[in-house]
Amino acid sequence: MKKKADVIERCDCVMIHEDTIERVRKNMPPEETLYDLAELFKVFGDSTRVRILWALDESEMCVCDIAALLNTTQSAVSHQLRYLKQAKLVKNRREGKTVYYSLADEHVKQIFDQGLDHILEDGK
Amino acid sequence: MKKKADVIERCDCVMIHEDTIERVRKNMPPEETLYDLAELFKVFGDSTRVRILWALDESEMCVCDIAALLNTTQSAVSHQLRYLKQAKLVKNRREGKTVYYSLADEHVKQIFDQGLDHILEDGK
DNA sequence: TGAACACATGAGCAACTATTCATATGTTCG
DNA sequence: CGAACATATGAATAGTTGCTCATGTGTTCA
Repeated sequence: MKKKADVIERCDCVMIHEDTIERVRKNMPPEETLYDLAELFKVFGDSTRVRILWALDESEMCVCDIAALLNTTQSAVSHQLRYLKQAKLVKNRREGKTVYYSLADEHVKQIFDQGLDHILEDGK
Repeated sequence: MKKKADVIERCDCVMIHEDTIERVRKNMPPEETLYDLAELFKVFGDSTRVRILWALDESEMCVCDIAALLNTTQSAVSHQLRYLKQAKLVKNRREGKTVYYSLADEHVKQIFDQGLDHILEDGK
């Protein structure tokens, strides 16, 4: 018994639109997909990383160049580049002592553009 | 004198590709725009908010419904909805005691789709 | 081989954030 | 009005994160 309680669990109010909830639930992607999606956007949710990605969209660059461009430290950039590489958004190649980074994904600019649309549209 | 040092500032290595840096710098949007862009993506960078937005893309819903659907508390949802409203991604209307939330921006689904492209493409 | 340089990385810390808990606000209805 | 209910919100907290500092790794060149 108390099956309803099992379903509702942590919602502390009466179910109002059970039909809506069920319908929406059926159309939702699996939990894991939405989690991965949030993880991806988390990568874009830091201005240092956004600036790095934007810079790399303009040109392949080495770590030192990026640090100089963004006026930050080599270490900070390197840490973020590792993060971006894990997210498969950048790739790199070594040429002597220098390591050149570039974008690994052609969606980056498109994602930026969608975001800019939102920012510019409502004047905020 | 020491003009170069003023430009380089925090970069602890020798400038290798000054021409590249200057060229990229010229094509970068203003710092503030990139900051706002990161702030926007930060909103998408949490799975609770992603799930709320996805749900609202399917249907207008009240706070209680969303909490039940996501199996979380009314309070947590309410806090996130306020955040989403500040980001101008959702809007609401009151009908008696109930407050219905819906998407305020038609880019949300497009941004999600771009993100999904990235996730699904490289098998990760 | 060893100094110099570009880059990577681990530890530590300060700042931020998402949730919980308690309580306040706003609405309906008897 | 006052009880009941849906929602909002402030404070506190546990977890996360981005940077710094120190140091390690990999490469070149004399």
